[in-house]
Amino acid sequence: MRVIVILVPSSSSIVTPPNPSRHNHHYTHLLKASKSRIPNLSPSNLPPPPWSSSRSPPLSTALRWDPTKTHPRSLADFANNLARDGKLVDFAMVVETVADSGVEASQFKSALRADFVEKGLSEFLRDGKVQSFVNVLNKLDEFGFPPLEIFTGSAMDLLRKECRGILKCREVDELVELVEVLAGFGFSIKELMKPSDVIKVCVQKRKPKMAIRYACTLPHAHMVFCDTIYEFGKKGDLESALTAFEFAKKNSNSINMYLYRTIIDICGRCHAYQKSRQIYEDLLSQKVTPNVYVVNSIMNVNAHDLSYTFNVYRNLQNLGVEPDMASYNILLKACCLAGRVDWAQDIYKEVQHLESSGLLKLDVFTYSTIVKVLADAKLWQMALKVKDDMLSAGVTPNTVTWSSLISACANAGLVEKAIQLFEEMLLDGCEPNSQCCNILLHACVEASQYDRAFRLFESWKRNRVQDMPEDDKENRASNASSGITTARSRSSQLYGLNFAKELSFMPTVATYNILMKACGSDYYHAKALMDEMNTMGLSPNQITWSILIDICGSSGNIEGALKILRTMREAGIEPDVVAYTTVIKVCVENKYMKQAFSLFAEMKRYQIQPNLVTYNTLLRARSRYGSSLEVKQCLVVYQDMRRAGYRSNDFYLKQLIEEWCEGVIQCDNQNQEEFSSSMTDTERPQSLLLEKVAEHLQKNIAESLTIDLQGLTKVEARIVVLAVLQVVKEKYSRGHIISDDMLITLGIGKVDTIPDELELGVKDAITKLLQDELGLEVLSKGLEIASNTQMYLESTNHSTSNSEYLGSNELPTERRPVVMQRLMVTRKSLRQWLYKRSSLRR
DNA sequence: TCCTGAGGTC
Repeated sequence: MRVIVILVPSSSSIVTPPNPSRHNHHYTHLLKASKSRIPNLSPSNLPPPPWSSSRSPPLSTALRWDPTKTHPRSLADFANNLARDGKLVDFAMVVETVADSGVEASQFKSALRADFVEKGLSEFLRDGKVQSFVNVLNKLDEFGFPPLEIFTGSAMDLLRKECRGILKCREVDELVELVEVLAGFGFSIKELMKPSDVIKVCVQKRKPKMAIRYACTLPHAHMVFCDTIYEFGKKGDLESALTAFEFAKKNSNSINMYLYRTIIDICGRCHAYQKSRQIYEDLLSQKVTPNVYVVNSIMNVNAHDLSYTFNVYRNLQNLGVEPDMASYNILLKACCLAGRVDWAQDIYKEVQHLESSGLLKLDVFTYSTIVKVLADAKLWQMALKVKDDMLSAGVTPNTVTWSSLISACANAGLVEKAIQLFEEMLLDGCEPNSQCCNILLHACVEASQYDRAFRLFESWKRNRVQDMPEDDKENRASNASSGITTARSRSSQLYGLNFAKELSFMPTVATYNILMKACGSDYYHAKALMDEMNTMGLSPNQITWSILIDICGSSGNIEGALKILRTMREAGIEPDVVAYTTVIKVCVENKYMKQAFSLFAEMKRYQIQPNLVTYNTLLRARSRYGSSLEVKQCLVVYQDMRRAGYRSNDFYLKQLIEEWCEGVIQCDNQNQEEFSSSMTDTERPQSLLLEKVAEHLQKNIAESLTIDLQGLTKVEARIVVLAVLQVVKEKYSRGHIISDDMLITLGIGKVDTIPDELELGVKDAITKLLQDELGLEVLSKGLEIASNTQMYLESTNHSTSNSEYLGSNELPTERRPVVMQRLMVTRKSLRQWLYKRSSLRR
């Protein structure tokens, strides 16, 4: 079949439309250029053959010819000339025409000049016509002329430059699309660009999908998937890391364990523990058996949760996964974090047993971790015993092991022993790192041996090898070998070191922080150290500033402490919860409660979450409160604390409220011994009492005088009643009038059952308090209510248990009336009491 | 993996 084609560049499908923005185009849709858009022409309009000229003819006018009547070599010459002259669009059209004509193309193909085509393609790249470049590649590829055969060194260089240019402009989408096209032609993407550079830009621009698409073009895509997820995670961008993970999962045809390991590790890095568990459980629900690395990762990420970690471990058998040494080391780490010495010791014994059976080989991690567990538990002797174990097992302690051994002694307050171990480490040829030196310094500071800490620090600074001139170093070495060490030994003795080796000691921020702690209350010394830090090129961190605040505040300088907090923020270090807590502590210690509460409000404004220490610091401010306002303020903090999910420490607050409430009867009665002795009632949730007090302080008591004492002990009930009376008293002194009787609910019981002992105790104690101690008129009132009402009341609290209950056969027998036990204090006697109290005061 | 800062009735 004859095909006659009109070649009109301006209407062709492969012509690049002008575009002002170079890097703003999509190429992929051009991979399959439509041929149907090239119109056929009737044979009567055949043009003269255009290849008679040595120069390529202009194509501005329509050219028409019948390729079947032309020699393939002549066609090739024509095409070659077009390519050589940079008319590559036209060249491509000739190629396309030949392809479409049905003529024998092999001769034409063999006569094409790859060097000319390459030249033309290079020009496209030089001019930034990337889309045209891609279009031509498409055409050549369709024709069976793979672009890879055309490209030689120089064109590849240009292509590389072009890719780098796009990358430099951060046009990741465009680059990835081009790369995908090139990959389709078989180009080696790794040779065009450094994959890590592309991934970096994807991470910067938060384009996880582009990163994965790029990774798909590389031969080791799976590895690059993981690198990508890791890079996102390192930047703290968990969302993108997860997107990349999901996308990578879809683009993998098999389950890639390394991918799961990576995302689980990244979840750990980003503190998304629940997410890591979800991913792991998803894997299990697909009936996939994870490998030991995935299992170790999930355990490691969740090592702070001992029970979860152990559950995963216990499940290993069901899964048929064999734990390795790392699995056991992670279990030890979990015990270490949870402070479970007993469990750690059991595991240690078990792995030792496994080792003796030849199933495992304990490594330096195992020993270091168990040493740390023992060190934290102040079991220094056992820690030293582990050192012997490891030496006899032929495992050499590393810096971390030595550090843990030293901190074992340091934690037990044994500075001498710690220093002795430090020397032993040097003799053993183990180079201490900064952290290790810091542990030793910290040991001195903890034992209040401040001078010793400073002397050690100075000696290490002097011994720094890299600070010495070369010949000085040589002198030292030759002195050491010839035994001329007198001067040095003397100075070493002075610093408590019998062996002073040149240390590659480099102080860190932590070093200076420890030394600042050693300044006690000497603010100027601490400040000088902070300045020295700066000259050493170290930046003070949040800890540094907090220490400075503490030192300044310790001399009662509240203004100074507050000022440092501001300076800290100005210096670009955002104060954290500890910095705020430190300033709050300073205020509380100096009884500046208003300032303390104001700082508390300020930190909340900055969205810094107070923690248990902050709350306890504030609530510890149990100075005598004169009014319900201050107690209220305290209770607000208390309730805030409970809302934040902290188990409240009610001791101080309970005492505070007690003192405040007892103020009601202070002048009337001194007989309170019985109550204070029974205060330590830890059986019941103490918070209930405080909730009741808070509730009564916060609602408008003048409206309805009702007190609910259900579930409280008699001491707690006493406090609640007194708290309400205290509020009533304060309101009365401000002019409020009592218009109602006071109703006190004691409990709900069935009509013909005897109230329990506790309830009777409360009733007696409260009646005694109101009648005998305060002289109020008290009436006992039983209010009968239907049993289904009681069930309704119960169901509001225990919906699930109630439904179970409803389903049982016992239901009909329970339909008995119940009684609400109440006490009533008459309005008249309350008024008399208030009047008597106020006249007493006058 | 190891170091440094704030709180403390039992």
